[in-house]
Amino acid sequence: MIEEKIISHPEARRNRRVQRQRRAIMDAAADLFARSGYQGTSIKNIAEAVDLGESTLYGYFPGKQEILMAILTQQVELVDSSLVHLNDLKDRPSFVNLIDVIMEKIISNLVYNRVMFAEAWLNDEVLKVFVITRWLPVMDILQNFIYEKTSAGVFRPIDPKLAARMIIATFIGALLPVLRGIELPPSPEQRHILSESIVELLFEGLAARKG
Amino acid sequence: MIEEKIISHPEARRNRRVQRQRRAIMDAAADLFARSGYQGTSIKNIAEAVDLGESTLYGYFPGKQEILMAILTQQVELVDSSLVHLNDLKDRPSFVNLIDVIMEKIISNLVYNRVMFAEAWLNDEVLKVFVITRWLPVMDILQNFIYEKTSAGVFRPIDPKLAARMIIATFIGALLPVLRGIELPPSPEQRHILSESIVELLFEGLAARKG
Amino acid sequence: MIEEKIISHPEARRNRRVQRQRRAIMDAAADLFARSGYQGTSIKNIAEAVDLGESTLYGYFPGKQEILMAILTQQVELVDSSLVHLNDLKDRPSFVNLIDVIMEKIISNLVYNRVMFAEAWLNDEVLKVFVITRWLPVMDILQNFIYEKTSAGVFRPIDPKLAARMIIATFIGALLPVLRGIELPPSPEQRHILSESIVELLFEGLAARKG
Amino acid sequence: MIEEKIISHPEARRNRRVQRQRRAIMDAAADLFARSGYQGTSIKNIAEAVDLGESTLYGYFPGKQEILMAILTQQVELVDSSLVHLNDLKDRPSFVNLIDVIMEKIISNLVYNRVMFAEAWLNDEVLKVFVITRWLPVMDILQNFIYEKTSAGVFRPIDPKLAARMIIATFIGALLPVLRGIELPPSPEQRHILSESIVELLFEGLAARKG
DNA sequence: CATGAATGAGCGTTCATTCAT
DNA sequence: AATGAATGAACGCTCATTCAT
Repeated sequence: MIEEKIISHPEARRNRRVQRQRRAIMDAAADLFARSGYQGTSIKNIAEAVDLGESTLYGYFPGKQEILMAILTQQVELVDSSLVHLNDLKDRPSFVNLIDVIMEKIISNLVYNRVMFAEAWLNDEVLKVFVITRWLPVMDILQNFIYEKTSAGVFRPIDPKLAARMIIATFIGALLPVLRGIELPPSPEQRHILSESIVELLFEGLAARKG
Repeated sequence: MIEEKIISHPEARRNRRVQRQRRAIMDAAADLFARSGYQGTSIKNIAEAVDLGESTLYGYFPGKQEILMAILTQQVELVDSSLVHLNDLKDRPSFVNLIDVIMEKIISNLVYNRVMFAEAWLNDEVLKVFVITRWLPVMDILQNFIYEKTSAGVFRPIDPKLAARMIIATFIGALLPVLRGIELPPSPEQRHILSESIVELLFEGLAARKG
Repeated sequence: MIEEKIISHPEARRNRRVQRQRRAIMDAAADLFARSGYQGTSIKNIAEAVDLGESTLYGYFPGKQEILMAILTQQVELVDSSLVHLNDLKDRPSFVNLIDVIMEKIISNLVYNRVMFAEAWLNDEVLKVFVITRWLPVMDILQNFIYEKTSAGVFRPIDPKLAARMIIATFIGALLPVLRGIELPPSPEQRHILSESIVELLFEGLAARKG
Repeated sequence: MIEEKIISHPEARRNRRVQRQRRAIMDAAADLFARSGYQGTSIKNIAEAVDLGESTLYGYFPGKQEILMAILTQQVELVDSSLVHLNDLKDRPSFVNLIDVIMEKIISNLVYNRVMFAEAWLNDEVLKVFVITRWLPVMDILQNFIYEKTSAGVFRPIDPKLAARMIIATFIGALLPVLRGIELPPSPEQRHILSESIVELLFEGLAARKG
């Protein structure tokens, strides 16, 4: 009944249509930004991709810049929501799970993340707001985790900062080819195996255990 | 004799001056490309940076695109020359050394590599010619190295492809902040320590070895 | 009875509402035209000022141009109605009164007149229809008045055309700062004094009378 | 010899060509601004009028706004230079002469002044910088002149401020039709007669002197 | 009656490139 | 060899207007 109401209320209907259009524009723009970069994509390109007149876009976004910002913001919020799992980071299985969850979030918005990466590479503001501030807490939690494990004798004595950085490095490096589009995104099963492998390599290293 | 030739032969002198100018243009352009991207840099920007008229640039390069290509090519040749060390990859010290050498090459041409990264992120042709084809042999040699060590029981049984990929991932991930310019390039000493740490983590992992 | 008609007849009620809206639009538009010019004012600006949707305006006027024309026409009719006093122009007091009345008409529609002035400055058609044709009879009557006074020896021998022109010049010059908005419109008292002063200066001149 | 040098010096020659082009653009732009207003004139219009590509204009002016400013500034400087005569204002002949000189300056740059008038009508900044600040000293000198003559009994007792204002009003009113383009500019002879007439009317008034 | 959505035309401006000198 | 001048094409964006609802 409530649903019916929502569906029929004209204001709400209009709102949903606007949101749908905005989303269509963002998707088309993200795709083009990902392939040609922000600067290499014109409003005309985007308009053609969503099959609208150029000037129509301006009814949904105040300008090209804002389309980009909407794309970045939307994606950041998505990933943010998955970072609550961070606090569950207690042992190896939870570690695997964390990597798996974040990977899933990034992969399911591959294009948006490709755009963010490209933009953060050039634009300091984007780097700061959309990347650094988001990943700093992750770094902190990782460092704490490593510090505790090291103190407890579970991990070898190791510089927590360096180790945390290299964990993230491994993670990013593993995703890069997928983000770049030269490799197909892994299926959920492949992804889980990958997460396991990353953690195993990180924990155990390459070298065979003696004895 | 060689000197005389170089100094006196007018053709050679002219050639050297041209090369010097080309190089100056490439340096200025690379710096701008690194900060603002290829598309975000105009011929005018470059011309001002080298203190030449815009149209003068066209005496040295047929167009903007070719300046970029010259930058990428030049850098690739530099790194190529350091990949001959690859064949020395035999044991852990040589591994550390290899990483150190490649890092050094990349860091000493930070700007050029930042440009290459940005461009490869968008341009498939650049990715293929300047990145993939260059790193494929590295992958091969790494995989072989790991396969041999695994066979010899020095390394744990592990998928060589996955392991090779993660080694490179770690390497790239570690360099990314420096390339991006949010971290100062390490001094030679720091770089050596970093190389050691990477290798140690890769070989030994995080987990403490059981007594 | 009239009231009943007005109140009850639906067609009339509708008509009155339409007229009220048209007038509201014209007022808002005139204000904006006066401050930003016709070209510098957009339909969107006007719509916002009357708190209507842009497309709604087109229910009241066929286009932007017609809003301007309605503004000009309306104002001209107002001033026209005050020019009947012209025929009363007989002596100095009636002269003062005439100037006072016209001033009052213009000042009480300051904004509209500012628009007319701006538009007539650029648009020949507007100049002709809304300014010249309206002021030509005034010129005629003034010339006749001066001619008669000159013939009667009341005025010095003077070219009536030149004198008439300068009377109007004085008048316009005195109003200009008010129209432009850099001076507050005079109160009725101030206006009357100003009218007197203009006439006195015109009649008596600056120079002291001998003897 | 120096002249020859100046003529042949390539830098100077280039400079003169640039100035000539700038002037041609300003003239064409002023003409269009005068007829269609600043907002009603497009860069394309101006470019066509000087028979250049649109983008070529940007080699001479940073933008449309700057073309307008150059026009206004140039004209203001011209008139400024003639205001030095103000200090000679001592008696009636010098008064006539002053009006004649200023008129001449304005008429010889009719189009530029028409533009200034139109722009000052809408733009407060233009009004302030290019009109008010220029004419304030004139007002002062006029007021002083009138005050002195009044004190000396040469002029009737009269409010100097009001009188000064009306003198300028008469002056502006007389020029308006010429500026607007509905009247041909007077020949030097006509102009001189007009100046005389204005002054005579101002000094003597319309009314016949008794006795 | 009111309006949100849509758009073609046009705007001021930038830019990679050409060319005469 | 170097460059100022010139430009067509394209860009991001605004606007008056139309139309379906």
